[in-house]
Amino acid sequence: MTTYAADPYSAACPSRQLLDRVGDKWTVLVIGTLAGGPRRYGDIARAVEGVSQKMLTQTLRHLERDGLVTRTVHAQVPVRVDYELTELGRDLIAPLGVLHRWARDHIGEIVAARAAYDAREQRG
Amino acid sequence: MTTYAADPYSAACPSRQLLDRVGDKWTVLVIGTLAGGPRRYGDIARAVEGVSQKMLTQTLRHLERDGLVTRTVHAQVPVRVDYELTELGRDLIAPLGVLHRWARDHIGEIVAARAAYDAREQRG
DNA sequence: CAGGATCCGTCTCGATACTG
DNA sequence: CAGTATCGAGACGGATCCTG
Repeated sequence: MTTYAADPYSAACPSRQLLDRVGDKWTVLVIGTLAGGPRRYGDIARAVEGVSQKMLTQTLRHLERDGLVTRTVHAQVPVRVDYELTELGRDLIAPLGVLHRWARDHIGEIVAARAAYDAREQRG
Repeated sequence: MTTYAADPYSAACPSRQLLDRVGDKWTVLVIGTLAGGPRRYGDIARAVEGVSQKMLTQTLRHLERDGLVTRTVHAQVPVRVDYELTELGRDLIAPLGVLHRWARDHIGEIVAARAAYDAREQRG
């Protein structure tokens, strides 16, 4: 059995790897879209406004590789591809929700802090 | 009073802004270092292994701007600068802890999923 | 419909050199 | 000691064109 360092200062640290994934631009949005159930590629593309084909595909591939999402190709014409959160993926929703709620509840303070900081900068 | 969209698909969304900050390479590590109390610049630099001066300074400035960290310059020779988490900053430790524990508990599944995925890729 | 391939600008990050 | 300034490589992300 392999053990993983709890030391966050290592590149191999679980937190580092998760944050690298979660931190990129579209991952969380895609997970959020899939939280409601399976979705087709095109539906996700429309739901996640502003995402390019390239980025959406790349994000989905990463999620699939990490076992957070399953990709199902239906043999139809035209092709239909469904994406769905795995149990692991659904399990991640809760921790992300914690972060989301924190952000929602404290963003006001952060914005205020930024304004104050920038005002101080302005005066030198 | 300003309200902020709960819609994560907006760039102005609190979650987006928080994730942009949390997602970058050094932020979480620096917060982790400061979780134990105030630290001097040099101490942080040594604790967060691999960080460059530039990145550390930039990270600390961002945290300061967001009101998560205070910067205190002591008039001494040589200069001494202490960084300390604000209440808001300390408040963020808990949500990050949730994510950290999730990562620790599930990284094994993710690594296994990656291995399986890559093996499948290999065979074409 | 669901991508794959390619080009290209932007931004991030690290290394290095210098400073009050 | 605690930064600032500058440069260059590479990653990231968007737009466009093409395909089974």
